[in-house]
Amino acid sequence: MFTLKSRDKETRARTGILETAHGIIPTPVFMPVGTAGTVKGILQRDLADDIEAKIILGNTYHLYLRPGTDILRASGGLHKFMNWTRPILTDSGGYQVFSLAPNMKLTDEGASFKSHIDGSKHFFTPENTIDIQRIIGADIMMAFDECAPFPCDYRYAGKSVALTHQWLDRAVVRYRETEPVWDYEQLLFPIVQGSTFDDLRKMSAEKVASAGMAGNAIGGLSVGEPADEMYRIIEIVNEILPEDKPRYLMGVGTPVNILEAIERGIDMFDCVMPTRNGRNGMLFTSQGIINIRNKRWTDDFSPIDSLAPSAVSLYYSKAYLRHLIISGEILGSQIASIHNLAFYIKLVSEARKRIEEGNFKKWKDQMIIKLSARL
RNA sequence: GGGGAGAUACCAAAGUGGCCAACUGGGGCAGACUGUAAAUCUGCUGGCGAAUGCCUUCGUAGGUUCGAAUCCUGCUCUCCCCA
Repeated sequence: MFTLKSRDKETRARTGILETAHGIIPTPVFMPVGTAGTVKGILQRDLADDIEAKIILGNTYHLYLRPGTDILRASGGLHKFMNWTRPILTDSGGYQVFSLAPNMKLTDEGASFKSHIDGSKHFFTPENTIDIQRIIGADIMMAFDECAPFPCDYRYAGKSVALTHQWLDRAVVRYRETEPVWDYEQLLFPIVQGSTFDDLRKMSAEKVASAGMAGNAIGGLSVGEPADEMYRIIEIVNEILPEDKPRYLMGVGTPVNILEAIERGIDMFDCVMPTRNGRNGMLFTSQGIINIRNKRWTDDFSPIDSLAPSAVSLYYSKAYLRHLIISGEILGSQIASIHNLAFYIKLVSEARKRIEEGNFKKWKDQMIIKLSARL
């Protein structure tokens, strides 16, 4: 259930409330990625209390391979297994069709693949990825799709989007004919594909909209195409996706990408960037982007970010964090991840506030400049 | 006192007549990362130059050779074993 709360007058930005079985999510929202049942390096307690994440992601492919559905079922579902009481969204494994392409073989029926862990053979279909996500107990499940690579010729993109649509029909059937494994409602989001081709994207958006699900997603972006292409596609697709349902832009992105997408009417985001890049020494701060490994921070004892998106941003100095990251200390990864996630979530929450106050556009234009700065 | 081994770039360590400004690690300096096979990956790391290149390097002083980090001689230093 999604309720639009306010709309920006100058742009297509909006705020809303998405209700799920495990809680209410104010949108726009940023969802930390917790692929294998953990947001890497971060305690659930910190995720909830310090970072203030409202919802996190899990991944069907990874969780299916390990720990496997038997353990997920026996544990009472992913929420209980990992002790996370807020909402969870699971990706269907569609992105792995893209990122693990060498191990995948696509047919109309589904995708056969070899486990990257032990080489064992498996087969994903629109149906069994719903079944697995039922066992996981995700509040929001994603339809199994093919995330086409970029660049990708028109012929391939056309075939790919057709396959994704076929799979969508089958996923919806399976969704409707099955009951949740656990005692709460699960939503299913279909995914728009079509690479960077306007007509394919329009057709896909219409298909997805017609499925009548509680929310819709845009996939196949931020896979290497120029940012302007991505923004153009978002505009085309959001013209068609229903206003009264949340729009989820999968896998995006940089803080700038996110603000640009909010301006174009996107409500939900996820990205590995704050955690992965954080572990690799890249920090997003209110002053701009910093590579904490750079020599210049060696004796800078000022806080990581004086505007303190999280408690750790103020407790620890740049020099200390640099020391930890350079030394390969685990605490460095943890602090950087916590800070970055908190930064992302505060940024999106600030956007929400600005939209409601009616001064989003001006604020956003100023933020773009700050966020792009490299310190 | 006797016997043996060795000295190579910031460190460790290959190389033992030309393909060597010198393998490879580490360290250092940068860069990449967008629904996570990533606490990962890439580049540079003697000097000058955009570059073909030029100049100075393999403990030190000489020598042999068309050519030496590599062969010979002296010297200096280090380590190991025996007494």
